[in-house]
Amino acid sequence: MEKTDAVAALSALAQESRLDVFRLLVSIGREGLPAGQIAERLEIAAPTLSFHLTQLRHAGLIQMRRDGRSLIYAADYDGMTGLMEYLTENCCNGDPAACRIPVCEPQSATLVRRKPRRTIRQ
Amino acid sequence: MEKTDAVAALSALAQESRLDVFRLLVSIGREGLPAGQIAERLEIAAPTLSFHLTQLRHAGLIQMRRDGRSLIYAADYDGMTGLMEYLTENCCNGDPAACRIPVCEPQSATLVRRKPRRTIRQ
DNA sequence: ACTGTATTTCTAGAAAAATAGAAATATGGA
DNA sequence: TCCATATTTCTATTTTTCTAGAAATACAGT
Repeated sequence: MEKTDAVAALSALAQESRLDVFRLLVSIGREGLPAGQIAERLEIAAPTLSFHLTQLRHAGLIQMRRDGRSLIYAADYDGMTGLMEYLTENCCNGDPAACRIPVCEPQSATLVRRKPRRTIRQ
Repeated sequence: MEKTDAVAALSALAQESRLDVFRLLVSIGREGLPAGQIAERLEIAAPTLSFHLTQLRHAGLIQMRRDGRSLIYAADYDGMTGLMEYLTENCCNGDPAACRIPVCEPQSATLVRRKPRRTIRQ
């Protein structure tokens, strides 16, 4: 991930309505929700929501697909992951134990070390 | 973490200079760096850097301590973790396998499920 | 083709944030 | 105490972002 992409993603999330939208979609999963339902649930005016959805989409944090008259929005988990990785890159000079960051653990996921795989580096 | 705290943290990171500062400090580790060295390395005017450091500090992403005439800044890994957790809360209706997010992998750390003997499929 | 619904784009005014110069504050050393 | 260094606070200007009304577009059903 490039720096400008990370700034775009963070800017997109750094706004109350958009953070609400993103977290709603993250919790919903890949099936997503039509714009109208998002607007209704979060009580955001349609043009305002559309503006925010565009920001999130351009930032690579949500995806859009059409279903009839509705546009369905869903979280982009890959984009989310890319952002997390960018923020924690070279964490503690490469010692993950020093800054262990557990994420996405509703029950039992945890950050652990795995056998090093060969990385293409330059 | 409250929503306003998350927005504050994301706003703090959603700016090129501050993102540079934060990632520099994340890579440096807990010993941190004096403001002057950060300014020098990233080529940011002192008042501007001071403004940005204050933002990051109020957002709970970095910590400050004094050492003689210098003010030393270091990443706040707990604050960082809190933000990650907030963003991934209730991820995919509690199914981490659906949105596995690897973080903090300078070489080889990855997010995995700890006891995946019983996989909850749906 | 016409109608209604879903959503976006256009627009402009209001609010918030970034920048850097000048001045102020805090510390350590002579 | 006086000076130099490190950093911050004050200030004003410029730039960016948020918001929602009005108009436009896309689609499905009749």
